[in-house]
This record gives sequence, structure tokens and C-alpha cells, in this order.
Amino acid sequence: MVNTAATSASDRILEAAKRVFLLKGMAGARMQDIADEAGMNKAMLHYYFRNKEKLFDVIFREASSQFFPRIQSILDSELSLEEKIRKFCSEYIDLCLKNPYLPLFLLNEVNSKPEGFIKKLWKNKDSPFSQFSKAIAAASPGLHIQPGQAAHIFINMLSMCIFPCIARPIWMAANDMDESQFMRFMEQRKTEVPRFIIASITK
Amino acid sequence: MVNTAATSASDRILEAAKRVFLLKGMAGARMQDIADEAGMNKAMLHYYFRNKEKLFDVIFREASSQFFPRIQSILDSELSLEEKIRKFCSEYIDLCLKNPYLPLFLLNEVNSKPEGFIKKLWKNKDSPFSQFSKAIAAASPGLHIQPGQAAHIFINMLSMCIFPCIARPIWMAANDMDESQFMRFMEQRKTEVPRFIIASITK
DNA sequence: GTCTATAACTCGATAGAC
DNA sequence: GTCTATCGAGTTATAGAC
Repeated sequence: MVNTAATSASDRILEAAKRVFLLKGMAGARMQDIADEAGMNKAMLHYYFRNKEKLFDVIFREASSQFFPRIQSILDSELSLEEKIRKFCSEYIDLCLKNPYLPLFLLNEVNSKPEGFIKKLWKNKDSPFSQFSKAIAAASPGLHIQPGQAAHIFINMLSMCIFPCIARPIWMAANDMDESQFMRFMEQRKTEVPRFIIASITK
Repeated sequence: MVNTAATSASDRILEAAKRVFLLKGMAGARMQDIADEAGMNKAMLHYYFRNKEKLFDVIFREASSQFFPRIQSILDSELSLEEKIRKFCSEYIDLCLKNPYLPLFLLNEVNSKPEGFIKKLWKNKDSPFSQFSKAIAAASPGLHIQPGQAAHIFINMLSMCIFPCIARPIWMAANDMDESQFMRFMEQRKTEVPRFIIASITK
């Protein structure tokens, strides 16, 4: 009744938790930080999410689903291979620029999970990765793609889109870049990376 | 006198600290874990390194100097550009395979350092990154390298060598790989990545 | 130098008033 | 639902015997 504010308490907690967890990770985050960020006190976090781990799980799942499934929809589209590559690079570079802490957060937390856990991210379905690899292989007639190379091409694409964003502080410092120079550099990459990939394939 | 063992106490602490810090990061590591790993008790860690932060700093510096300066020596060599690329990829893939937690550890901790800190890694010298970029630009006569592309080529190379190692758990799960299959995949990349880069340049 | 014991503190979690 | 107060476990760090 009273809470006609833009967001409910639990939503404000989730937003705050996302900021703090993505920045500091599970181990580095403090419930107090999240409470401060959300403008309320610790007891509220426990009232809504019971404990830190459950709150973290919600954030982790949300972050995962924001990052991984996009691959699928691009894959399923009716575009040509070259168009798929262009679209993929453009979307993933944008995603990383708009969520600077997302990739490193996911890589970290996946690394600290027990073995079997990761496979559950894709349940019984094929992983988007292996599907994309197959799509590249299938689209290869006329191109110079050797069997077994599809996987390399795919992870090359992922690497060139994502890595510069996670190495951003080092890259900026090493090249004396400011914020806007880095942004321009990454904008260039939306065309440079596809050009690079396609050149190496069609040579 | 007595300690004719292979390693001194402080060395054993450093080795243990490296394992624990690289695996769990500053926030996730426990002094008790390090003590256990080193086969002694917590008081010893404080005796030799005063506190957790100072111990961490030693590890961080060592890890940094293990990772970054190699670029320089390859750059300074008298090899052709193509040979430099091949050597760089081969060495960095090996480095990452032999130190699986090193790249993610550095990326994480660099991200959580205050702004100005990073530049101090290269003191007053040019960063190896910008130097390598210049070398690629200088070696470009006869190749199809546009001005401003050198930086892209260089970070492409870094990305394709390092990223697959930090995304290893996801990549293995997504492709149903076991340990030895992944190792073979990365061995292939020592030639695949240079081939990929050179193809895109000489097209 | 090395160990045990413990102080000092941080942090997640709960109890209970409103 | 929201807040204050506090408990109790876990951690860093130190004191002090040997």
C-alpha cells in the first residue's frame, strides 16, 4: 500500500546486491555494503533472502542468464555466417561495455564452483558453444575451414570480444587511454574483429 | 644451521601463500589455509611478513613480474614479425597452462586496485604493450596493416592466448572435454593462433 | 625461531520491539 | 515489514613461554 515508490524493497536489495557482488565477488562482498547501497539495514536482507548465499545465488543466476543465452538466439537466426559473426561481436562487445564487471564476475565464480555444477547451466540441452561450433562447421563449404578448426574460430571470436573488456584497466594504463578513448577503441572492434575473423577464413 | 632442508621457512610460506592466494584471491584466502599449506602455524606468517596485506603484496609483485616482462624480451629479439608472433603465442600459452590461476588472479587484483597503481608496474619505462604495438607498426611494410590497427592486432593476440585459459572450466564443460583433450586443444592453438593472425594480416 | 593461547575485531545471522 | 541490539562463529594479529 504505502510502497508506491518506483521499486519494492526486495528489488532495491537485488539491485544493490548485483552492484556489490559483481564488483567484489562472493568472498569480498559484505552484507553491510549491500544494505548501505540499498539504503536499509542488514536485517532486511535476511528477511527477504534468508542468508548471503541464497542472495548470491539469485544474482549469479541472473548474471548467467544475461550472458550466455544470447549466443543461442543469434545462432538460431537465418543470417549468413558472416552476418552472424558481425552480429555476435557487436552484441557481445556492447554487453561487456554496458556491464563492465559481468564477465570477470562470471569467470571467477564459475572457477570456484565444484566440477559438475557448470554443466547444469545448460541442463539437458546442448551447450550454445558446441552448437555454434557445429553451425560454423556446417556453413563452411567454400571457405577454408579445416575440420577441427571451428572450435578455434569460435573461441577466437569470444576471446577477442570479451578479453579486452576484462583487461581494460591494464590496457588503458599501458596505452595512456582515458575512458572515451577506450570506448572508441572498442567501437572500432565491432567491425575490426569480424573483419579479422573473416579475413583469416577466406584467405 | 639446522635448516639444511630444501627450503627455508620463509620460502615455504611464500610457496604456500602463492598457491592459496592465486586460487582464492586476497578476500577469499585465510591465513590459516596458508599456514596449513606451509606446514606451520599462523604466528610464523606474522613473524616473517607482519600481516596478511604485506604477504599478499609480495605474492602479487612476484606474479606480476612473472607475467608481464616476458613480452619485452621477445620484442627486443632480432626475429621477424612472424617469428615474434609465433614465439609470443607459444610462450604465453605455455605460461598460462603451467600457471592456470595466474591470469585470472592478476586481472582480479588489478581491477580492485586504486587507479594510479597500475602504471607503477612499469615505472617510468614505456609499457611493454605500447612498445609491442609500435614494433608491429614498424614491421608492417609490405603487409596490409592500416595505421591504428597495430593495437588491435596486439590485443587480439593476447586475447586468443590468454582468454581460453581463464574460460577453461566453462569451455571444457561446454565441449565435454577432459583434461588431456583440453591440453591438446591448447597445443594446437600454439600454431593455430599465429596462423590466424598472419592470415588476417597478409590477406 | 617456533609454538600455544588468547586478545581484538569483523561479519553473518537472529531476537524481539514497534 | 522495518528497525535496534546483540550473539556467536570465524579471522587477523599479538603476547609470551620455550
